[in-house]
Amino acid sequence: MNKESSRGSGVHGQIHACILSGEWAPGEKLKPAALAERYNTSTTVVREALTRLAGEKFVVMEPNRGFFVPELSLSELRDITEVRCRVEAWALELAVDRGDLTWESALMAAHHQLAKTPRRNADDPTHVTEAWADAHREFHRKLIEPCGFPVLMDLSQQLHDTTELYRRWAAPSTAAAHRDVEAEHKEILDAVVARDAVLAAALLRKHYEFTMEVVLSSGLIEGINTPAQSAQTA
Amino acid sequence: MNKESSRGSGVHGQIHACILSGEWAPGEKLKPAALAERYNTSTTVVREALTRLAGEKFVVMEPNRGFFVPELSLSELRDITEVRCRVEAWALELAVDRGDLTWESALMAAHHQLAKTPRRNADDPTHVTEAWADAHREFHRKLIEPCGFPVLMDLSQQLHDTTELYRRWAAPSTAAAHRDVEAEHKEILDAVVARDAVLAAALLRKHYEFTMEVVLSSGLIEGINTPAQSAQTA
DNA sequence: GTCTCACAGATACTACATTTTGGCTGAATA
DNA sequence: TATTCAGCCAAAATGTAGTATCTGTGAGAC
Repeated sequence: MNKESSRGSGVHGQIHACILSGEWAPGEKLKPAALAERYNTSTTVVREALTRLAGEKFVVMEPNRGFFVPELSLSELRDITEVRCRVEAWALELAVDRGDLTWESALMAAHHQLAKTPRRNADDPTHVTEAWADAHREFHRKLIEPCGFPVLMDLSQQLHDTTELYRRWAAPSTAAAHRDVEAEHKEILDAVVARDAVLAAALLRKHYEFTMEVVLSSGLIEGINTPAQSAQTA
Repeated sequence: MNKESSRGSGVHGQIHACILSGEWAPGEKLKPAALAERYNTSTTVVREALTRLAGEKFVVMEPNRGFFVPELSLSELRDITEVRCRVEAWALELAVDRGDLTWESALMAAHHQLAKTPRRNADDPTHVTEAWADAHREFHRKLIEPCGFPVLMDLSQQLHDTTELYRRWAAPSTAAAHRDVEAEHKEILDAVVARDAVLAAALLRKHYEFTMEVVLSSGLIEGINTPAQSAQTA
């Protein structure tokens, strides 16, 4: 939608999107030469984009070794989910307290957009569509928007992106089949419109924890991260 | 202490340290050419370091305009302080619950180090010493270390660094004169050793809010940020 | 079987070319 | 005469190409 102002920024955004969409597997090496050719640019602008992503903790940089898609780990997913629940519960309380009617309307619009966007594609039923992921991101962003803390919003977005990686790489599981995500979003929306912050926060937690359970039960993470390599980043 | 593994990483660390130590004023332009000469390297390396710092939200990047030391703003300081209080209160509860005797001992050591490090220098009484700032950082890091959430630790460090900028640029005020920072640290330490998480969190909040008050009452921020420029970053 | 060393491939860095920005000049207009 | 605006120019940011340095691997010697 919005044209990037410089080539470097453009590449940064594209690599970000490609990692989210599962273009490369966790742990995979991001080769500047290959990316430069792909985006019709030189290795330096790719390096710059990767370096910035490394600062955002969205790719891993190992000096003199290169850049890598982050590894997935059970414990990190648990940590992030818990932090998300806590942080967004607070943000949601503030939002419910401070948000006006305009926000309420915009939130309902965002929910409608999400509800009416096809979640899965016939071509690739194992992954959700780009459009749904975008709408999902936007709904959750809108949910806490009037909290009034830009810092909280940034953090929330960052955690959303990180967990998105896990969602992408979780294989469809039995738990996922028995889930009604749309109903969960609807419940949260209703609680917010009813201005019941406590209920909304509880439902949001349930929503996030359910997502985590689905990812964990898919068993894919163990397949990617061998249990042997428990090396800690000191 | 630890030698950086590549030139780029080294420059990254040095620029970070220089901004923290108040080398350049908030809003000031960071010129790659000047920095390249200073660190005996080329502009590309500097650009990469600045790009990474931009990803870490520690410098501001404006496409086609360059890099800048972040502006200081009252509202941001208030936001960050509130988020710090909330986040670290939680982390501290976890730490008090999970931390063992080894941690308790290490924390006491970190406090002793902090208490015995000269806070101000005779040469420059308006600013605290590098050594004290480092010890201060380490004490607060150690305080919440056993919380078990690397994500929380990272966030805490990032918020610490951002507020450090404000502390650096706050002129000495009457409020600062009447303050006994060492006593505040000692109280927090005592509460932690007594395993009183609620009291410790309350004292930590008081500690952070006092710092904010001192910065606000110094009046320097208004001097740097003219009230006229209330442009929002959309 | 282990160690050493050299070679291939990739990363980090430098120097240079291109593009953009922002201010300056000066003429046209009110 | 003051103001505005188009066009030009220097400075700075972005992007390219090529060199230097590092890492990991594999062959060969002990």
